[in-house]
Parts: sequence; structure tokens; C-alpha cells
Amino acid sequence: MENLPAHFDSVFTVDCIIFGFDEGELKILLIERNEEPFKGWFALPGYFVEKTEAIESAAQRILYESTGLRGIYMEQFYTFGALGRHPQGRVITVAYYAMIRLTGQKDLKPVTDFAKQAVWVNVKDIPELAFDHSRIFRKGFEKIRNKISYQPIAFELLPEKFTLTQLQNLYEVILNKKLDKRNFRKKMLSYDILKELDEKQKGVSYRAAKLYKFDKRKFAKNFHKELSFTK
Amino acid sequence: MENLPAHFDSVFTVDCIIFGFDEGELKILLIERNEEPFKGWFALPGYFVEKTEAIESAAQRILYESTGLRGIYMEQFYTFGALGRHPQGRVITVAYYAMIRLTGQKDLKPVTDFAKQAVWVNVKDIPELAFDHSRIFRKGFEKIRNKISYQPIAFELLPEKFTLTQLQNLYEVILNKKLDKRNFRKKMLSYDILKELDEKQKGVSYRAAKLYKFDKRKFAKNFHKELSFTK
DNA sequence: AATATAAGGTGTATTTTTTACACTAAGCAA
DNA sequence: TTGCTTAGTGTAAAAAATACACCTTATATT
Repeated sequence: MENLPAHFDSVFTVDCIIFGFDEGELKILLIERNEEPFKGWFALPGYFVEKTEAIESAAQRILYESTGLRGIYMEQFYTFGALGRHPQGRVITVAYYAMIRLTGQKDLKPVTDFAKQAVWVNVKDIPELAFDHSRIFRKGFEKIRNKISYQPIAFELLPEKFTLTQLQNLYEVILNKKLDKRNFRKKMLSYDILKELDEKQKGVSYRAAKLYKFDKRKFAKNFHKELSFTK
Repeated sequence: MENLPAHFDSVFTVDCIIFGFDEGELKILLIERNEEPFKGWFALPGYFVEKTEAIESAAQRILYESTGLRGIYMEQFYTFGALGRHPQGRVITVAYYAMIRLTGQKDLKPVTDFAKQAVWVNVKDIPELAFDHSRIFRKGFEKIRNKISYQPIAFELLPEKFTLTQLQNLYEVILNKKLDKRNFRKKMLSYDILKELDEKQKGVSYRAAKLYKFDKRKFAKNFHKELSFTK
């Protein structure tokens, strides 16, 4: 046994939930599958990881191949491996999410055969998905909903310059509840992670709002907070 | 292609971080490996998942086989799949953690060949572990350290009946900082998830403390709290 | 030019939560 | 009985969260 070590190969996939915020709506990327099983169904962008490929790189490659989007940092959130989840055998999948700004990135072109098209779909209108992807989506959505309350991940979804109202709308969509304007602003500004710009919104038919930027420097300095029991 | 669907099998492992609290020390379970690679090294309890086995069940089985502990609920926290992590090929591992009470469970007997012995080791004295298990441990420890601040997971580590001082000690060990006695008690009791018993500590050579129980009923009722932005 | 429309932007008082802090009480042992 | 050790307790101050409404500004319309 010990003189003849076995060699193992894993067969597994990654699936990605890519969140985007567009025209006041929270959306995710879906692909229409062009391959059995579940040919013609909508699914999360995902595919098999190559034998000699890091999982994160695979996630990036697969997202690129199925949607045309490149260089997007994703975060792993759970691995799904229920026995019946793939009709062709035991295939576990490592699930990732990312939140991206849509500015300019709207041209989605799969550069692969396994996806027929990629589309943005409002999280409120997600159809039944292939495999256990509906479940994966629910779990991922829950994850970011939780995370947004204590980590500044919302900024990744907004254009570089944004108004406080846009930021608040985003929070409201993700948390699925109305927030108080004055309290929201007070609190958000108190974190001191935003940089107020000398610029205003353009092209609106009402009073233009100030624009802000997320300030990574300030964030790094000010976000060492701890939860509960600080002493 | 579509007429001859491929059949896939995954080869992957689970690894478990089992936390226990004993004599004021936070410990985890390690096994001494009895099999190449890393024979003789300490490692997290873990092994290959069978083709027709749910991952959670596998985690339970493997924990039982390598330590003799049964029926322990574990929570998945991350999947590790770096390319070089297993010397015999691509093997990803799904990592779980659990927190258990040690009362009575101290007889550890591997019922398998791959583990020579299982031991409790203080988290402050963990040696270098096999594979990437040191990294897995660090990530898992970080996870529970975070989680303990907003979820009542500490109780799982204590005997059914415990004193507030024991509870505080546990928080202090996990958070690695001193807490204020009065504030700790006030806060903990304010959650209203503990049941005060009519019993006192026994066998101590000083004033005996009141015993408490974690009250699941109350917990379910009182722990619907939300973080930040509640309106 | 006047008016309507629509969102931007702002402050304060109240309540709740968090923090800091030190002594007496009880039980056992010598 | 005294000493030792841990249990157990309250209050004031500071900080954070909440509730709440009106004026301002820019544009579009007549």
C-alpha cells in the first residue's frame, strides 16, 4: 500500500452568484444552459474545475467563459454536495458570490458552448433553476443580506461615484425594508468611510445630489470594530 | 455526447474541528495519523467521503471512526482546495466544526486503522499539522471567535448546568480578552436565554455559585434580533 | 415670470445600550 | 475566629439608536 500510493482526482464544480444593482433593482447573472442535463434551463454560471486549476481561478475562468465578465473577485460561501444534486453522479459544487458594478459591463457574451446566453435577472423574478441552484441562490442571498449589516460590501455594487440616496436604496433592496433617511445618513457618515466629492449628480430633472466615493483608506483605518463584549 | 452521458465520481474529504472546554481550557481534537502521507503527524480528524454518502453523514462517521465520538452535529465552514494541499493528487476537503460538552466523553478510541490515537489539545499548543490542517484550524477558530459574539454557541461547550463565571471564562478564552464581571452578567441575563436553577455548584472550597441552564425555548423566542439598520 | 414637482438635505429630543468602576456576602479551611 | 477565595450586586456617565417634519434647490410646465 505504502509503496504504491494511490493517485486521486477530484471531479467537482464551482457555481457563482454575481450580484449587480441596476436601475434600482438588485439582479443576479443567470445563464441559459446549452448542454445536458438541464439543457434550456436557467442556472447559475458554473462548470467543472480543471485538475490543475485553483478553485478561485476556476471560478474566474468559468464566469468569464459563461458570461464574458473578467477579473471579478469572488468569495466562497458554501459547498453543496447532496447526493442527488447532479443526475450524472456525485458532483459537489463550491459556491461563490461576488458583487459588481454594472457600469459598462452590460455586454454579456458567453465564450463557450455550455452557455447559450447570459442575462441579468431581478432577484425577485428568479425562475426555478437547474440542479439545486435555487437553493444555492437562496443561501447566497441570505449570506449577503447578513453581511451587508456589518461589512461595507454594498459599495461594490454601486458606480464609483454615487449619492447617499442611491446607497440607501441599495440597502433597502437588499434588506427588503424601508430605512429612515436622516438616520441612515447620520450613521453612514459616522463610519467615516465615505469621501464627499465636489461634484453633483447630472442629468436629473430635480435638485442634483452630492456625489460620494467609498474611501478604502479611511475604511481600513476605521473598520477595526469588534462586536459585543469589547471589554 | 448526449446519448452517452458521462458518469462522475468525486474524490474529496471532510475534516473536522471539534472544540471542547475542559478545566478552563479551550481544546480541539487531534488524531495521530497512522497512514501515509503524514504518518505519525497530528491532524484534524478527517477522511475520504464515500461515493454514496451525504457529506454531513460522512463527517459524523469519520469523526466516530477516528475518535469514537458519536452523533455530533457539525457545521460546515469552508472548503479548501489549494492545488498542492494533498501530495497524492487533487483532493479538496470540506471543513466542519462542532462545539461539544466533554462531560463523560473523555474516552477517545479510534475504531479505524487510519488514526493511531485521538487526543484533546489546548488551542494554544497546537503543533504543526498534516496537510494544510494548520490553516484549516486557524480559519475555523476565527470563525467561532466571530460567531460567539452574536450567536449563543458557547453553551454547547459547557455542561448542561453551569455557573456564570464558567460561562464568562469560556468567552474570555475564546475571545482572548478579559471581560467585566458585572457587565458580562447584566448583558448575558438581559438576553433572557438562561434559566436560573434552584441548585448550587458543589464540591468547591469556597462560596458555591448558582447554576444556570441554557433555555432553548427562551432562546427561540428572544433571538430574532437584527443587526444595524433596524429601521 | 410664476408655479408645480420631485428629490435633496438637515437637527433635536428621547430612549436604549454600553461602559466604567469597588465593595459586601457567603462558604470553606485552617 | 480568622483568613482565603469566589459570588454577587448598582449606579452614573457616555455613546448609540431611534423617532420624527420641514425647508431648500433644481428642473419642468404653464
